[in-house]
Amino acid sequence: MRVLSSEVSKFIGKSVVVEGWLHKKRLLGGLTFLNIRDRRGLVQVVIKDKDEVEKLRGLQIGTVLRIEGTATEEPRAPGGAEIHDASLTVVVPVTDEPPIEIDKPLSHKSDNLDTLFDNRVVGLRNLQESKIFAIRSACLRYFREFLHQHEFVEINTPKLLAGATEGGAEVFKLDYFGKEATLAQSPQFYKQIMVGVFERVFEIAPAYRAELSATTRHVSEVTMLDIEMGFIKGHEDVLNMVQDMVFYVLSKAYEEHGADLKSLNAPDLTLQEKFPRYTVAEIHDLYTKGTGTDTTKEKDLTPDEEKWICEYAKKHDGCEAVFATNFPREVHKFYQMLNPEDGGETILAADLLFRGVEIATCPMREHHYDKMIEQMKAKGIDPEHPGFSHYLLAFKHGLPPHGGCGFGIDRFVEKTIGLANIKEAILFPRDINRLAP
RNA sequence: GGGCUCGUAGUGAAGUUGGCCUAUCACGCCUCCCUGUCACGGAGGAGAUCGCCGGUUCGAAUCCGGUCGGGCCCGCCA
Repeated sequence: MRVLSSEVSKFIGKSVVVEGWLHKKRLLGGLTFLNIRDRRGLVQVVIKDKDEVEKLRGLQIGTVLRIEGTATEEPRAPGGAEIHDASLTVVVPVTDEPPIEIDKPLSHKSDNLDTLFDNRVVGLRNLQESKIFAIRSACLRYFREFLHQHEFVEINTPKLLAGATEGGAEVFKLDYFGKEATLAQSPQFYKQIMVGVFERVFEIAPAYRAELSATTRHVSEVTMLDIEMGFIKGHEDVLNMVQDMVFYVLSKAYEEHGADLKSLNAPDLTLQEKFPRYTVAEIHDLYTKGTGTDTTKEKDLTPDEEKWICEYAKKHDGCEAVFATNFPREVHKFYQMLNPEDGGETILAADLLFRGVEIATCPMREHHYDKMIEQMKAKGIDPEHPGFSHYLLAFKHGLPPHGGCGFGIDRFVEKTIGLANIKEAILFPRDINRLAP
């Protein structure tokens, strides 16, 4: 029966079989050390028999092996145990040299990212690389845990759409049996519709953005966590839910993956249970006073302001996550609720910023049918357009006050680990220049 | 879409004010030596027409023009 690398120390003195990939070989003449990689990590195999070593002649890292030997306690071995008197079976021989090295950290310099992604298929076997995605997987699990604990229902909505009606980001167009279709830029309409069914829903799915952005924080296929919740008392409820979720996920990630995060040079976590909140106008003022660059005429936050306010909140509030609230009505979308307290000068929408970038937008929605029709018309949008009919039907048949967020998983993982580019947090990233692997 | 920047063995880098470059180093690869390695060590070896095209020059990895392919920032956005 197969024993996993991490379990070998539990079979001291017994014969064990391990299966995995040849990760490293060190030949010291009469003694050969092999590192075998399986899903749990590495185990060391010591071989003295020259005929056994000879089986590996001409075989490269990546060769799939089955090894039978004796589990032996050995303080000099990594993990305190190793396999002796091994006999090797080559399951899948590999004769091609790997295009990049997988037993040492890979270069993540921006100049070398192209090589990193060109060789992604093999490079992901690098243990530092796979750690990133183990942490990502764990975070996704924590998000789901939190949301299930709060009675959210996970949904799946279509990514092939008849047309772009939501507005905002550029959309991809494609041929759909002779008709034009688009790829979903977000599940916005569907998740709101589903509030009418389950009150609380979420989806983790790709969203497609055809923007010609070439920065360290943009990709054309992004994994979004979309949340929508009904029967909220106000915008506060949305912010609190997102805040509690992020606190839960980050705390747990640092608690359970601290060693991996440290080995990836992730920054220490500076977080409070209650995230500081600043209005966009306050941030403009603070930034202008703090840097001497006047941004008070800006409608949105500039990338540098996002960085700056995160630094400010870290120092001033002891928290690396911060909400920017009360966005001005210039960036209002028709389905968002205007702030009744200031006569609609600002929107009941906030951005969650974390370690310098926007991670999520968290608006309250306009749930009154008549009010929304009014807001559509005010923006020159035709409510009679067939693309809106199903969406509006849900409102006609009753949607409670609701709100939610669009949350960028890739950016979140990038910043949690302290990576420099969103693409490093994605297995096979898609951007304006890359469609493969 | 705008601005800036980069391109040298499989990988990462040095050289880039023209000649010392017949292009250097490290990792990886091949051969041999090595019984406790864990970035093993030692000896030797193969591997690059310096992204591509053209120009200037006695002479170009190096200067100029074009072209292709990257990267970073802004705008837009998650």
